[in-house]
Amino acid sequence: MRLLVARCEVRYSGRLNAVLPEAVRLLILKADGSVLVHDDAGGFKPLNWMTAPTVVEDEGDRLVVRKAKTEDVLEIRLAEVLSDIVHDMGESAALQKDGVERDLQLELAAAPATLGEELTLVKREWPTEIGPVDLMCKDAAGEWVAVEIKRIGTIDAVEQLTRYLAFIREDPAKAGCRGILAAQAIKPQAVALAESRGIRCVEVDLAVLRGEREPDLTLFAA
Amino acid sequence: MRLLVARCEVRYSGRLNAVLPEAVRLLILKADGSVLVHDDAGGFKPLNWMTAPTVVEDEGDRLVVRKAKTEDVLEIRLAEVLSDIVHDMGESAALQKDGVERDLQLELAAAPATLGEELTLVKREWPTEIGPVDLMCKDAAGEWVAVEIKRIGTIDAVEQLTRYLAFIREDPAKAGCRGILAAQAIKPQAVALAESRGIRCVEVDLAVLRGEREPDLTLFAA
DNA sequence: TCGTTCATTTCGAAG
DNA sequence: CTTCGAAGTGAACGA
Repeated sequence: MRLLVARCEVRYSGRLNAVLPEAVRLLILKADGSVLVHDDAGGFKPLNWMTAPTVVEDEGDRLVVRKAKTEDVLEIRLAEVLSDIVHDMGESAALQKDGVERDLQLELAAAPATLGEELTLVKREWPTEIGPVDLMCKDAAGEWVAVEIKRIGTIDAVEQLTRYLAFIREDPAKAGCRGILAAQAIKPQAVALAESRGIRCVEVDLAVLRGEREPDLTLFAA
Repeated sequence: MRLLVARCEVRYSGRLNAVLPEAVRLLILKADGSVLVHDDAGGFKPLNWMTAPTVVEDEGDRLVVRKAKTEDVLEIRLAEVLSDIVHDMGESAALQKDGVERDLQLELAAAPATLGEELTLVKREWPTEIGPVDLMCKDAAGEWVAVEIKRIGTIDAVEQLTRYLAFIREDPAKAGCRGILAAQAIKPQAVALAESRGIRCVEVDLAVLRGEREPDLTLFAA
């Protein structure tokens, strides 16, 4: 990894055109070819960048980064180099995450009754022609229930579940299939749209699901 | 800006929990409080990060970054520091972009006939109950035409325009309103869905719109 | 390779 | 302040 701190001007041309006026920036050239231009503020996102795979031409006072197979070009004109260091960082190790949509799906699959009614899991990732439904269940009356799980429930999630339901209900045996949208948080507009289509919304809490924390209702039980 | 290259372990707790095993990483501590943990590969996205505003505790062999008003915590345990430099980067300057959706919208608003038929602009950002339509026009016959503009035309764009049309057509005076999807590129699946719903698709080129380049058909005129 | 979906999405603008 | 939609979204996964 090469770290450059330099006064420079950067031009990007490709999916759009962008110009970054001359100022002091941090340039990161990674071992895999990716190049990032960072400012001293505005975290996370580089001002300009190019993801691997790339071809980097180093002309000393000018760096030209080209993306393979496209016309994307990042041109860095170096006016003054304040620092230029290289580090060999050796082997890496992947990030381990917990709490993403898949974890929520696993917990709900293990205890579908958490969704507020007596449900029995039939299958996780139930296939339809347009993609898999997260959970397919049956309720106490033996009716089918399709569950879509998201970390954040948006209007798009409602649209997605609606499309699934349309396909599922084409089978006469599942014509009465209901839909449930389950998420850690659901946007008010998504709730409105869902209920207008007869889709029930349930907010679930991963910590509660795992029994690590009591449901909120204990707050009112004292 | 402080740049640390160090063998370290990072733990994040907040919207999810994540552990980054000990290895050599680049740590960026920006002036505005944002903290990024980058690897020597896998460009663009930091392995871990915290965006401003934050509170950083520096205990020498341990950095604890807390996000204001939330419970998000980033904990960095430093095992070995290979490099630790600080740069004052002074004033910055913003990135100037050209070619995003807004630019396309402005050009099309100025010359709606570019969409391939005689159209007159009535209003840009025409409001509906569920959001603004990019362009509202009338055709030669005096019929209403709603135009949705995207950089890339996807199936989602068709769904969005369909929702707009449903609301617009509730007004009897606009019951015959047509829809046009305009984009620099449109996915084949989006075209298929659009045409099945009577929505016309038009691919537009920003350079041609601006008269900077001739339309492609000149390629065949020689 | 392409298409689809998720993301600690981030980011910005508008109400 | 929330809410919404765009992004050079990026990145992972499956067909």
